[in-house]
Amino acid sequence: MIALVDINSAYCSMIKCFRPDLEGKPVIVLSNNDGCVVARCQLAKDIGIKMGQPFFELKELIRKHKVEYFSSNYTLFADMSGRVMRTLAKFTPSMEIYSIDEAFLDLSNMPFNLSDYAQEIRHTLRKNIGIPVGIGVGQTKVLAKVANHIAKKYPEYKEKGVFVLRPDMRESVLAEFPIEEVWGIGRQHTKRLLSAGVKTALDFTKLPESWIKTEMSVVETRLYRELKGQSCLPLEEFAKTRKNICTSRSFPKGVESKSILCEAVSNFAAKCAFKLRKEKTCAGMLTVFVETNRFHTNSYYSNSLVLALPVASNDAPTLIHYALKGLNRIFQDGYAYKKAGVLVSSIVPAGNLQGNLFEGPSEKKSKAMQVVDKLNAYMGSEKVKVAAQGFNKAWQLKAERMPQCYTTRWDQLMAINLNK
DNA sequence: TCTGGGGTCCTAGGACCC
DNA sequence: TCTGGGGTCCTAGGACCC
Repeated sequence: MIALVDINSAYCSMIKCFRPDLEGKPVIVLSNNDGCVVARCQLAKDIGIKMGQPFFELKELIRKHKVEYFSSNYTLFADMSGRVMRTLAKFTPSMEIYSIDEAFLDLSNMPFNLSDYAQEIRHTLRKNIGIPVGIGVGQTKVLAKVANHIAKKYPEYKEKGVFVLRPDMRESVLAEFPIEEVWGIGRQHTKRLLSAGVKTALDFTKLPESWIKTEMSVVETRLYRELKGQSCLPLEEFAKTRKNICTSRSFPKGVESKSILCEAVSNFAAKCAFKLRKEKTCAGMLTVFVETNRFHTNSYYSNSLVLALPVASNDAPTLIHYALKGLNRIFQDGYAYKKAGVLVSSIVPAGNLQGNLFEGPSEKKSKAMQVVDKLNAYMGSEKVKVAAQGFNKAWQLKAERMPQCYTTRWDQLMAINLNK
């Protein structure tokens, strides 16, 4: 059996740990630029705030219900996630960290009652970290997802926060489970399946496999088998090296100046280089892209360019050089750019780089970056950077209500006022 | 006025190879 | 009239996930 543990309203809960005064109030967390809603606590869901809803549409609702809203502090979120994952690791011989707020735990051959064991996991996380989770247990990952959904949504299990989907219950549970709630069935598939008369997860499992194979793809075929209790998605204990790394941002206001856009793109390329070094990999290709406001369809411009590097690299100056070269070719005067980004791909281990006839990997460059990383680790990130990255950051993100770094900075610890 | 930022995998079609 | 049978690699677009 496999458990799926996931944090309730993750980003909201992570902030609430350090803000007990928020108890009983609707809380939401916003995306970069305070653009739209990415997390809602239960009270916020109850008053009708939707996932992904633009913030500006909510101003009235926020005033009316005194909704507390926050910008995203990824330093805090990553640290809190780490605490949860390290605690979970103590409960299982092997687990897969699926996302910042979810993990699959292998609970096969556990000598305990699984429901009690899941409760123990829940209580430990609540007590030691202050984080609430829901836990679903099933024979496969997809069934664990189904169980988790039930544990969080259905009132009779919500109190417990745990649902164990035993094999003998599978058909009766799936008969009540709407097809659109199944993990891997999105909007488009839902449309197709509904028109084929498939309303529940059980209906789906009753289709002939050949239909799924020809009408859909192997992805949905795996899903189909998983729902029937046949495991097709193995637990991926070790993170694979990523195939793409992307750094992109929307700008709070359109950027018309080429020099500012160059600074922004240089920063994105430097960030990609940093991420590559952190994973001990190099990229052989680089894509740079820009676009104007997608919601202004009358004068929309978007373009991208892919460049092949002569030798794969994770060196900031090198990636910046190619990113700017690309930007030069796609930049057009007279537009207000709303978003830009750099994506690196063809990722290979940094250890054994393939040179070409004229050029090998540069040891000099990689040593220089090692020194830069060391200095920045000690002095604070970006103390040493490439001049092209600039200083004025006219493109910087909007973040009006940033939660403190409660767990990673001495000067931002939680303060308790004893005089009250 | 205002609308995020990452990822994955699959398929189809074109260009090319022998 | 008839016109082989394999492959690979790349790209764009679509679907999905958090």
